[in-house]
Amino acid sequence: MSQARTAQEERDPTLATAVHRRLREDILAGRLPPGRKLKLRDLVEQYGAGPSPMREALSKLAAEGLAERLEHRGFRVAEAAPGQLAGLIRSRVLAECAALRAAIADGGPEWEEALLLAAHRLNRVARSLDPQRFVSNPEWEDRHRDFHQALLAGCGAPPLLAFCDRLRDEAERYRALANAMAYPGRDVAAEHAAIACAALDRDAAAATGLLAEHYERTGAFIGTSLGRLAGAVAP
Amino acid sequence: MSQARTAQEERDPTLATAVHRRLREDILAGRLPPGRKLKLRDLVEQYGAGPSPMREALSKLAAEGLAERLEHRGFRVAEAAPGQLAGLIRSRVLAECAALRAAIADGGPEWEEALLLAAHRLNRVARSLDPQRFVSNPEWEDRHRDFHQALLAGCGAPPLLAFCDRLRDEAERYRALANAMAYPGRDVAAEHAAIACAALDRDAAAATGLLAEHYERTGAFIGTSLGRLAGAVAP
DNA sequence: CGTGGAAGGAATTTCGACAAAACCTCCGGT
DNA sequence: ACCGGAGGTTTTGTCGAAATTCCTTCCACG
Repeated sequence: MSQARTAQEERDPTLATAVHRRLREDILAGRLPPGRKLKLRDLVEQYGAGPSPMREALSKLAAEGLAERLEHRGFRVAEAAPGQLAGLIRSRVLAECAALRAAIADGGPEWEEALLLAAHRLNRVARSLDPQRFVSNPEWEDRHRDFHQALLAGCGAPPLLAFCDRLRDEAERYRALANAMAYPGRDVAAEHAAIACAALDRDAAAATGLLAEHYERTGAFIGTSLGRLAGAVAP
Repeated sequence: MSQARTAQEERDPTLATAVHRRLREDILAGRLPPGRKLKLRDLVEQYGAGPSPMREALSKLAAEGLAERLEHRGFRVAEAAPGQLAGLIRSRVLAECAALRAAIADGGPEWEEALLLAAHRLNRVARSLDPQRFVSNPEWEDRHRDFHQALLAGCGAPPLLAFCDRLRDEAERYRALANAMAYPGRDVAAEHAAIACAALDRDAAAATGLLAEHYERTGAFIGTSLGRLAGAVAP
């Protein structure tokens, strides 16, 4: 038993990173509702780590925008108002469309091939684990993320890509909060195929237009769901 | 003397934020060269704060991209290679042009008026404190920052604006590292006026084109300066 | 009856010491 | 001479308690 470490522990070299990951997942999944006070004492008890790693994890989350710090008043989970969602979606559309346009203009053959591959892999995986009702398929989520990353990867602007990832995480949180995973009346697969097709055709106008629609449609849907739920998740 | 706090201390409610600000300024000004090891013991001694606030400041800097953390190996100042500068400039051009385009399309009268005002105020301040040789004028720097912020403020995407601010800070660091503040053979004031004019004319193509040139020219200049200095700032 | 202020309680922030990990050096073996 | 490993040193990461700050409540006063 010389290697008693699990794979999870192997990826989290320090307690602070481990607790950061767990907190992050809990916020992204909506288990910690927006605005919830994050009391250090309770967290220490619940996550089984000292105040130092916990504080560091919270600080990191605050920098990522998933939590907010109130000086001398501790931390709380970031708010999730419909108005903020609008700004988020708008930022996402603007940033990703800019990156996509750049990728279309300057992306090399390796970008093309990676995108083709990612689109193919996404198509090979079922969206839902259950054909009858919607059950989130982790592998589809991964392929979906990979597809959108591959779409922008050719833009040659790593900081912008990192920013897009962060926005994706935040959008993910809203999606979980609205916990309405089954987008009604949409053929998501067809939308992805159309985006990839336009990008590979080097049609920037069409590609960015489709991408913007892709996000705005989801955003509008989540926004209304969230509006109905507003206040229902109070602590 | 019931209010013994200075204005500086008033804005830094906790030791961690104060130390964060100081470290940030030292990195941005280039006083801490890229790649420099940030040993906790030394920092505690130099900045006069305990390990906890210092660690928290470093964690925040790492999240901002100004420092990088090596698990179990502490922190170091973020690297500054010419290749990374290229990605940074590219990200900046893409993000700001997207925001500018959105502001031009949707910016209301408040945006127009604020931009007009910012452009005017920038013109009223001298670029250099000394007419003969270049001496950085703090007020011009402030007005310059305000101008660029006002330019994008109408885009309605707060996260994108925050991202642009972060990129500006990083670019500032490169500028300080190349410590070549006097851009030779350029009429910066005219460039700003042209950008503002195009934006107010709602000419998105012209405005974004000018903005991109504005940054790329500076970036290219700093890149060559940095290339010459590469390795000269080793610890 | 409403308002201002002070004391009490709770939470955050900070400190200093402990434990664990990584780096460097040195030694022995091949 | 070179590679591999063990020991010591430095540095990081973690813990629990003390100090400071903020919020709440209660009482006195206008």
